[in-house]
Amino acid sequence: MKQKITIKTIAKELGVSTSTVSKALRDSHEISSETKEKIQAYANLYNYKPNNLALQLRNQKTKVIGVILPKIVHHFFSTVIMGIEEGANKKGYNIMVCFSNESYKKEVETLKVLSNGSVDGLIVSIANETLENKDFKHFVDLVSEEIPLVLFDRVVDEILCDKVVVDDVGAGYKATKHLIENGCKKIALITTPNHVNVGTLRRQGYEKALIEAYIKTDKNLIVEIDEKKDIKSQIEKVFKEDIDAVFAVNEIYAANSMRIAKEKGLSIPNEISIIGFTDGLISEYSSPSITTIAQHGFTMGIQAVELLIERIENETEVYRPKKIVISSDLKIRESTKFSS
Amino acid sequence: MKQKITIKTIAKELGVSTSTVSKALRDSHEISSETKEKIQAYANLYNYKPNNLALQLRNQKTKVIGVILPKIVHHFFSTVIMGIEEGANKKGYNIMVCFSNESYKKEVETLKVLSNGSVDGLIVSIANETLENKDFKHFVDLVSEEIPLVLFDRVVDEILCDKVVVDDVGAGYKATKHLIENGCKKIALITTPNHVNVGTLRRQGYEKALIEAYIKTDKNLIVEIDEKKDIKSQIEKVFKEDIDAVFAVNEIYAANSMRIAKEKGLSIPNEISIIGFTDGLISEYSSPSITTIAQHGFTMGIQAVELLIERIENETEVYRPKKIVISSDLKIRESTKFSS
DNA sequence: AAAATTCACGAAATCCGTTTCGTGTTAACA
DNA sequence: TGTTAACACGAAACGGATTTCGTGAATTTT
Repeated sequence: MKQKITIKTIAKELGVSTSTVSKALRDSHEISSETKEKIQAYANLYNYKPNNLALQLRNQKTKVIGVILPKIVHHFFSTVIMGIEEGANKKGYNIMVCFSNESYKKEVETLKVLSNGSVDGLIVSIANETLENKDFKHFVDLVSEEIPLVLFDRVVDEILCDKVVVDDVGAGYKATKHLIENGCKKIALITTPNHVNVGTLRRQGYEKALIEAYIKTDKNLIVEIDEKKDIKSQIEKVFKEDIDAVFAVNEIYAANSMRIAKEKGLSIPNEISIIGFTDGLISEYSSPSITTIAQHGFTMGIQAVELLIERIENETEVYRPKKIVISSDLKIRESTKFSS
Repeated sequence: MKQKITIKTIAKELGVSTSTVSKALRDSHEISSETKEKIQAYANLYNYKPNNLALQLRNQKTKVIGVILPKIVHHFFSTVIMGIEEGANKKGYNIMVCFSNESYKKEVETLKVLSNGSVDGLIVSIANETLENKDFKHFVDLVSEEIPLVLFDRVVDEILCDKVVVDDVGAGYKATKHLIENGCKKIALITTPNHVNVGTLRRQGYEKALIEAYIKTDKNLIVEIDEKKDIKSQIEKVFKEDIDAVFAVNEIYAANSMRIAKEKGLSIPNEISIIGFTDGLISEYSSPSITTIAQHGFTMGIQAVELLIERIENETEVYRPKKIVISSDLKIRESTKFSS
């Protein structure tokens, strides 16, 4: 990189002190307009830009927000990033994005690197492996260092910090109820293993809706997907049962279910209804298009970053962790019946 | 944020100088093992971490790579980010991600902010609006400041820097040829307006394949989508022509085409073949699944970041811009006939 | 015992910009 | 004319860590 022009260079070149240059560039009243003009002209000519690192060091703030996501090739997380970036930008912050790739080790390392002063605060969605381990020491340490932290979507009670979540129980309930209201009685649930809390919560909503409708929950209709194995064959098993609907806790599971239903020659939504989670492009463009729970990732991102910046900029306040719950909407499309 | 412990604190607390502390922590031979142990123990106890900003300022490098993308809710860009992040991490770099949202103004601003010393180099894919304007001054300035820059996917000749692109002409050719080989003769092209170079290049490939097969190109079969208007209705027009195949330059256009074909009761791929670009989830999970050109976003990301880090770390070399062309593959699925 | 090393550590510069405080000069006022 | 105030600018500290160079004391060598 070319040697950047600094305040020192300007000072030496124009025969003034660095303080004069600094003040002139910040248009201080202490400096005569003559000198100001001279300095500003010179700075302009040589395209002087103050060194950000120096400013950050002096101001003790970076105006950067660290974001750690489990993955990104995923519509929901992409939209959350968009929200975070937009919210951050509006307040003059930039974002530094890292991925844990669902790995505990990478999460710990990334957290360590970013908390070394590179960022003013962090927004994180916890990696699956960490949720399995139940080892949250790295987060707890972060909190005790009083580094502003906001968790979103995948959160745990063990970490005392601000949180932004979707109303997963409510969403699971909404989805299941929609199926029941349209005549479905034998509803399969394609979910994640128990350690992924969001899956568990959605399942609670599912069970609540069933209980309200006096339908017994049937364990044979519930599949916990192990992502290390082939997803489709795991889902296929439940199609051997007598079912008239599928509630999948994410888009991929829903798309796979639909494919299986089609292969079996089942008509959608007449013979079988399918409902997904995460309103992404797959749901929108598949045919029939898939009824889903829209998670409002963009809104979550905005909320998370606003919460974080609030924390960063108002340190004085007494710390009381906030939890924002984003309600999710049912987006009815072609894969479920709809008797209005 | 809690006041972080610094080398100064340790020095004062233990009654030594800051230089001694620094050396002790870096295990210098200059310091007696007694003192070292004492200092290291203290540092450990109070969880001392060197301040990154101070290091960055001193070392004149941030170990951060700036990434500016037009958008992210897009499978191709998501995979590129993954690649960049992985490649960067392997070399001890972090990435700072920003989005231009296809806006010229935002691109200029973001570029300005990031080039203030926050990053060691930049990886960018140019915004559509900038491509329309043909105003690349902000990039040219960057290059003349000798800030390492790698452009990918959407690149222009006006900017002299390293580039990573897909072989768009070849890909367009491959896709079209595949259709022709399987008996299609009246192939519609759903593309972007001319200013988006990738669209233009893919079109060249399309035309080349047609010429080779002695098929006249028919302007009525080519649609340039204006993304500000409704996409579907623009595509619908070409279905009024007599066509037996559609080549769409991205996944969304392909998915829309398929939907229209289905609505018109056309059987895919018997009556009409559809081929897309960008091998994302939509193509994979739609039914029938869509034959596409796989762009290898991950590979592009890796290549781009390796090129950039090479530039950053070997400044001494004479600067000769490199251009890496990534070949793309045809991924044959159900939406096209395939007579092997 | 005198000279030469080695040892263990501290002072100060450096990276770059901001800011407080002080100072010499000039202008205004009594 | 003497005093005060305004003006325009510079010196130095600060933020945090690294590193070169220097120094006093202890140890070794001659």
